[in-house]
Amino acid sequence: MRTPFRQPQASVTVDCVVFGSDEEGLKVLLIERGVAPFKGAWALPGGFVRENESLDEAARRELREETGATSVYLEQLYTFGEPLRDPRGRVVTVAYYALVKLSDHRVLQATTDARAAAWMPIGKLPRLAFDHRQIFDSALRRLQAKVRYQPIGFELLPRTFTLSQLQRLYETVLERTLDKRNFRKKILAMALLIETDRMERFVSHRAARLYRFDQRKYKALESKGFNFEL
Amino acid sequence: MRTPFRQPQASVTVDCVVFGSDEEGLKVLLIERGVAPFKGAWALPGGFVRENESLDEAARRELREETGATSVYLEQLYTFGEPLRDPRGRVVTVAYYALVKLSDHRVLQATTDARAAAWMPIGKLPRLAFDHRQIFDSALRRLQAKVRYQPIGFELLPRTFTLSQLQRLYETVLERTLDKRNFRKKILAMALLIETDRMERFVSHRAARLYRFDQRKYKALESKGFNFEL
DNA sequence: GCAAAAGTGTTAACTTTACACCCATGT
DNA sequence: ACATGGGTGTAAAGTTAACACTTTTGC
Repeated sequence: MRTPFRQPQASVTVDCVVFGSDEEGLKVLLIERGVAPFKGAWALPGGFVRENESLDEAARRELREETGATSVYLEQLYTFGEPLRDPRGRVVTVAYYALVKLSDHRVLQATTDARAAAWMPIGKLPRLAFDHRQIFDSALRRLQAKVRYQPIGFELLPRTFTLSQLQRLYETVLERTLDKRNFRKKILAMALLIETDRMERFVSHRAARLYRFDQRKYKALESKGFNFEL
Repeated sequence: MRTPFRQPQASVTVDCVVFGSDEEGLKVLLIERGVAPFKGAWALPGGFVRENESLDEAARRELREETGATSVYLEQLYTFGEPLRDPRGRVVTVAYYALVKLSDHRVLQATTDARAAAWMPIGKLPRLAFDHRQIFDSALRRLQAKVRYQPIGFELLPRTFTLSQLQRLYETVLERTLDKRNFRKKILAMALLIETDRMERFVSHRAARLYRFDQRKYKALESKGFNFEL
């Protein structure tokens, strides 16, 4: 980066808390570090911001490199800058969190380049490098808060999904059970789900209707002041 | 700062959006720049993060230097890092927003050290240096969102205040009118205001009762899952 | 025919909104 | 005595929460 004037300097990194969801619950993508410091420890995917790159661009690039996923929900979370958070020197990290559709199998493929990568259930994470545990905790809190008033849950589901899948996702993220009838009533009342003519298949019980989230309609309503809530 | 390894370097600054409130409405503290770039333009108070200082410490130091205020509400907002946002080189800024009690006159005194400083009504800000307009806009949106579910409005009022003052503050921040009876009912129902035995004075109408916010009680309730809301 | 999850309405409790007049004080 | 803002209650509308049985499918 250009640093043509005398002021203290630091390195700037981005770290991404990448959430995915499958039948087993919420997971986060971790990378096993191949080099010191914290060699062999698990860490959040991330890396240094390059000279001519914005922070968002850096986060998106890291995400693409680590997961192969290109169109994911990505949002800046918080910036961590304790002087001693990295033993190599002063490193300020801008943390992001991302939501990816684990159902897009592309996501997992690219993660096995050289380093080990794994989707870990958020309930039993290993010890993490640097202050990454703290970063993860912030991200989870943010996700739990945001899911209640922004329709970001859909970013974790396949393009079409059943109402029960959607409800289970909310129950997982919010860590509480929801009433089936009330949940359906409320979510359908928003009229933001498009009922497809397709049904679940290969299930050994009554097949559920598949729905799609109506992004266009949401954008339109949102700009008119509509507020998605729970 | 220590930078003992080969990676791109940047300078890191903190910039603070300092809100205050008086009879005229919401104001923000601006500083007139004495040096290039943007010499003579108005800017948010801020400065470089020092070698052994965390981001929060840097923000608090800047705030103290610019306003003299020490115990203010301070929260990290967002980090801005477009490669060209500062013509001097790569400068990543971690933005904070702060709420100060303008009624504590100490606040204004210290602002007149060498540079011009002014509390400007948020409705008619001058053109700002760098990307500070964008930073201000983010801060205002955050304040408007947060004031609805966290009792931060009290940080802008004197220690004791009337219910009408509180209501006016909310009306100013949220940019809409509120019903007097409903507002009082709701805020008193939370039982977070302590009714003092003191009344307003020197007013040419019936004197209003003064209240204090019960910070202790709020902390206690909050940790039990209580949610302050509007 | 049984196990498993899908789908469907009603009622009571609670919350929110709308609304108007008398009271205390200073000039 | 008047102007100014302080202080107070109720009812209707809307929202949330609690709750149980029938349907469809695969095995």
